[in-house]
Amino acid sequence: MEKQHNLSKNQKIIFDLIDKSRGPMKAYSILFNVQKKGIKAPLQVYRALDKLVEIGKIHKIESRNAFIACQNSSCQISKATAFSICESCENVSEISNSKLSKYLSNFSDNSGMKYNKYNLEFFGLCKKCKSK
Amino acid sequence: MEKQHNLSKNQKIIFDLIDKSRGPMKAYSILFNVQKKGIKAPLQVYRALDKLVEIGKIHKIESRNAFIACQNSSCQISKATAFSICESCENVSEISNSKLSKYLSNFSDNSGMKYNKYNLEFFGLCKKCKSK
DNA sequence: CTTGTAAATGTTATATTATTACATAGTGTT
DNA sequence: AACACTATGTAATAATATAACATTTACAAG
Repeated sequence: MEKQHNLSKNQKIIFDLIDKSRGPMKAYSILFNVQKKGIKAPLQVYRALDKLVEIGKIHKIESRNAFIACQNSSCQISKATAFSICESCENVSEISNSKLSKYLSNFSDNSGMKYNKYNLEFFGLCKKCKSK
Repeated sequence: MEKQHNLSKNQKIIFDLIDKSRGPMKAYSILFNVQKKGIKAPLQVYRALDKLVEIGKIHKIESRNAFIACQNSSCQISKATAFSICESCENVSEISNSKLSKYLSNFSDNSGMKYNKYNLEFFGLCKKCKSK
């Protein structure tokens, strides 16, 4: 059911790698892993990452400079993202909570600014790390 | 009324610079600006930045790799931060909205994770840039 | 089918952001 | 004075990201 027929060769290679990974991947770790597939330069990786972020197939975890596959099938474009990050084991998951996203998408203050995008990162200890 | 008596020499130099700046500052721009004051190496800047972030005098804008002085006098520790970022002029302001911060500080989902910190970045066009 | 154009690729070099490692100096106790 | 803790100084390097330029591919319009 997964669509990815519009992805180019490099984009597909890189998306598949990130998608299979258990956690967020860093650009140069991706580079290392795809060198056997002929992708040799950082720029090739960054270009694919940029495109994949743009179309919402992956998200960037800004506080970690790392990239994770979108875990929310309905997410076509990365304009409303929320993540939980364990500060001990660095596990990251995408939060999909409709109340939260509704609240944030509708948020406005008295600044006169119209918000069309947000990114939220929660930090804490995951279940496993808490009990250690 | 501003307290900063605990800051060391380098911390004070760097905080004063960021505090006077109109917007977020990047580490190497800070470095360039404080070289006349005897701070010569990146590490001296990063150490001061780390400390200032830790004690809540400044915040890091993760999506921009830049640092801004805390605009919220009650903010002692950076554990609940929200910013609005104009994608055109790159103006950044700290959002202090008690409903928002209450909502996010109390947020929990079914992951079993206890969140003790969050960072939220809103993106859009500011008033000025909208009307252009 | 060929021409135009946008997207993607390949390659080298370089810019930007951040940390490691090690030595020294100041600050505030007890 | 001895101790612990924080901060500083310095050099080297690691990690993250982009600029510039040449070429190729995909695919729609004529």
